[in-house]
Amino acid sequence: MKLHSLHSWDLPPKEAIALQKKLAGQVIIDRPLDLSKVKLVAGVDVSVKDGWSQAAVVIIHLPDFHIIETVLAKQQTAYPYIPGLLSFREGPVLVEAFEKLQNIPDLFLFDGFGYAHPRRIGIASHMGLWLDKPTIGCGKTRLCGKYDTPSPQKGESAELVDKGETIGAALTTRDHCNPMFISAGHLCDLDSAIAATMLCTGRYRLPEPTRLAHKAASLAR
DNA sequence: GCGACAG
DNA sequence: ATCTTGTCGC
Repeated sequence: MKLHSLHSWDLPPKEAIALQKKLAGQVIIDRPLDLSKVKLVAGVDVSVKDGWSQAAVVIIHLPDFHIIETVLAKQQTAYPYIPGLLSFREGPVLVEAFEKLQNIPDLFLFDGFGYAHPRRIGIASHMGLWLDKPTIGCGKTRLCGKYDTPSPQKGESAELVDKGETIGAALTTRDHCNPMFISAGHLCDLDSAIAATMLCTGRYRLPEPTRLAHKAASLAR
C-alpha cells in the first residue's frame, strides 16, 4: 500500500518532541471500530541487531488466524532508542515495509503504545497518521501511567491512568500471565482496542499478529 | 534535584 | 531490544 510522506524522521530529539506535540492534535481515538467488519489484521514489529533494524508486518485473517501475507524490510538503525521517541527509531523501516503490502489491513497492531504516551502519541498513533488506517498499541511493559494489577484471568482488565486521565488498559491476555498494555492508536477508541485485542489473542500472551511479526522479524534477522 | 523510562 | 539454558508452574 502507498502511504503519503508526512515529515522527515531524522529530527533532533527537541524537534521530534515538538513535532509530536503538533501531530498529537491530529490523532483520532474517539471512534468505535465495527469489529464485525475487521477481517485482516496486521501485526507490526522490529528487531534490532548490530546496527540493523529488521521490520516485519504479518497480516492474519480473523477469526481463524491464518496468515495472509508477510512483508519484511531492513535498514541500518539511524536513530537511538529514547523512551518516548520510539517512532523516530522504527518509523523509517516500518514505512518501507508498509509500502510492500499487497493487501490493505483493516487494522494494525503495534508492539508499543498509542495514546498511552507522555505526549499522547506513541508509535501506534504516529504510524496511524501515516497509514490513515485504524491502529492499536499493544505493549508488554508500561511507559507511563498508573494501574492496579488486573485479575489473572484472560479477558480481565484494569484502567491505565495518567494525570487523572484514562489513557489505556492493563489487559490479561492469558491466564496467570502479566497483562499487556493496550491503548488506542488512531481511528479507534480504547474499548474497541481492547475488544479487538481479545479477538486477536489465542493461547499466548501476545496477540497473534504481533507474536507472528516478532517471530518473522527474528527469523529474518 | 530525583526517579522513571515502549522497544 | 539484546545477552542466554534450564526450569518451575499452570
